[in-house]
Amino acid sequence: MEKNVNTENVRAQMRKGVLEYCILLLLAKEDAYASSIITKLKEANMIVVEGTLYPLLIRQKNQGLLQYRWEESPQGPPRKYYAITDKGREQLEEMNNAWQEIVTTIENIKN
Amino acid sequence: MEKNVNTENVRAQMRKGVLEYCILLLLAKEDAYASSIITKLKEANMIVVEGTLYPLLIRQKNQGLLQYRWEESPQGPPRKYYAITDKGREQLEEMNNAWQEIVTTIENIKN
DNA sequence: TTTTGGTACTTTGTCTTGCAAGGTATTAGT
DNA sequence: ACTAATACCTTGCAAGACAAAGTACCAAAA
Repeated sequence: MEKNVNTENVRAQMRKGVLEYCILLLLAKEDAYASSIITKLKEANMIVVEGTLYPLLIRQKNQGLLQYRWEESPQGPPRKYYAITDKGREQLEEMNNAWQEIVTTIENIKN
Repeated sequence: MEKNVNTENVRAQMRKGVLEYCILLLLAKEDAYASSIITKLKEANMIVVEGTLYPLLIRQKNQGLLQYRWEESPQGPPRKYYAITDKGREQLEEMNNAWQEIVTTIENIKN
């Protein structure tokens, strides 16, 4: 169905730009490792794939927004648990403001 | 001020992905030419520059979402007035849905 | 009639980012 | 050993945002 493909494109397009925001939102609530983040976002209708998420987490870590620790897994290889830093929380506040502003802006344009 | 630079980055990041949506929203209300679109978006706090907008308009036109006509200007060179097409309005509806879904998703993640 | 200033459209090159696809590593059960 | 499940990482491509520089048109002043 062409329409569904198109619909997915539209949604994918809009998801870009709020992905980093979503990661910080999730990690502000609790530490998590990459695979679990993917699962959580998928549950929330915000689809992300590994090839997107891993580089993104590394970028945010390099910016000092996140830090990580290794933890044993009950099954399989150890997990890299990411946690938000103080700087990450500051950034998150910025993003909360930015997001609110965008939502308002769209409403204004719609009238 | 480092904070302002950062703030701008955050906002710029989020604006991506909703830009096309904003263009269609504006053009659904009335035809407009590029420079006036830039002005309108700036008034709505959605900053765009020429190097972003022109290729975007061309892309949307090539997708059949927009069409254009030339019109004399009271002063200066003629203006390329863009108008939304039927296909563009369909796409706009998709985008309205997509936008609403994203807003809801973010709310869900926030709890 | 050349120059200047304002308006408008376009292109080029760089950088960032999303993602498909493929790869590596660890553990437990067979 | 082999397999399956889990988890992390990298590579290469493509799309898009933007700064910067370029082109073109018009009218009024010099």
